[in-house]
Amino acid sequence: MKSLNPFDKFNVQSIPLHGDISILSAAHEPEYFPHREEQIEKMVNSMRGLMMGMKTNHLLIYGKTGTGKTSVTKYVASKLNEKMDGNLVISYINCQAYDSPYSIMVNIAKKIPGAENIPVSGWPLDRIYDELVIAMSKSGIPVVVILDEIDKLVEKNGGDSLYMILKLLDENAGIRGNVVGITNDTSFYEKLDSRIKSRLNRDSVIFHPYNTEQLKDILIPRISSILGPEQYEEAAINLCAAIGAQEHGDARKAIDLMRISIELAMLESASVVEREYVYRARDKLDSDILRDTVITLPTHAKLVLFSVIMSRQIHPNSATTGEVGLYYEKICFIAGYTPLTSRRVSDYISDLEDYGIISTMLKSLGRYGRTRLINITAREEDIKNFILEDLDLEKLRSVNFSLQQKFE
DNA sequence: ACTCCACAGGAAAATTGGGGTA
DNA sequence: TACCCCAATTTTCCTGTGGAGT
Repeated sequence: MKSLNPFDKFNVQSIPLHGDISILSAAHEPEYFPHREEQIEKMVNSMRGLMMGMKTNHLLIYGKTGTGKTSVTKYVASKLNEKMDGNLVISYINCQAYDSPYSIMVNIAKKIPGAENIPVSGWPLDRIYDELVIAMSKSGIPVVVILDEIDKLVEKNGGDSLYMILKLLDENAGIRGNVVGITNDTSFYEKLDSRIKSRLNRDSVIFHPYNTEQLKDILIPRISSILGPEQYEEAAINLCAAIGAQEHGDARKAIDLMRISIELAMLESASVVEREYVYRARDKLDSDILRDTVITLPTHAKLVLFSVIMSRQIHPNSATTGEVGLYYEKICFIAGYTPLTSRRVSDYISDLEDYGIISTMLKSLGRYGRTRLINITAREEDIKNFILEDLDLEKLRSVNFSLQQKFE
């Protein structure tokens, strides 16, 4: 067999795109939002008072992931800014990343003229608060504070962060601003305590999940801006839309699937994006998401996860918190870490469940106590390999899962 | 009907660490 | 330098509980 020049691989006859595929990337900020007219109108009505120098109601946005909450909110805010000739400060804060009163105020301060130099830590809270009040009053520019995943603020320090920010915007005469809170937790409002509730109950907008037809309306304009009709199967788009609709009407998922399908087709020099690529894109996407989740886990979360896998492989039916804890201590010893307390391990198990890597069921074993039965929802081999990518956990490679006696 | 296991999970204290001021 | 403020993480201490065994 004649040897191939490896660089031939660079000469792929890929599908000729007549547009930029980044229109299907997560970073793309669209200008058109099919089936979101109603929501946009409500938001505009709620916020336009800012243009007329009024204080406006705070706004709560509800909707599952991939229903367009964040994109639409940013879009509406930027449109408003345009109308006001740039005389609006838009502070977008992801509360998953910034959830303390301090970090949120620093984030707002970064955008306020005269307050940019507040240090990221060190100052007493009331000092940064006061400086912020002074700078905001002096500049007089209205502020829109977008709090994405606002529910994280309440879970955390009992709503102190949220209360502080509402106080900042509401109780200072010289300051005009409103909060746009985004959440996928429909019971969010119920969890608030009354001092916050009374300020937040004015306006809310709900983003319903997209159905298959609506997802197609989102996908088709984007696809046709980069591919000709002969370059993709309609069935492929339908499939992306259908999968997205299954996943709580998730447009992001549908779009990701489409992008990956096209990329896979290009890599194989296919001339048409067929359904088959969508199926493969789904597998790749699931695996990528899992990998992303696992490799960014804190070290001890990885150790706990590793112990769960271990426990399930040795005693498939009895992975309980206590059992996992036992293996965890041994795993820590092997990896050269001091184990954390069982209370902490228990929390990590809950975290892993939140991430969807494992599932648990609280069950009472009568005389034998009450504990959680733990299951793994993703492929164990994959998880294991992703954990072992961590160079600090090199030593776990030597763990032999079949040799139970080693741990007795 | 009563016990008591093996935890769940809340509250608060303690520790660690990054950054400030004087 | 000593000392203060705050955030994040972990430990300590704790109360609560479904149901098998008795």
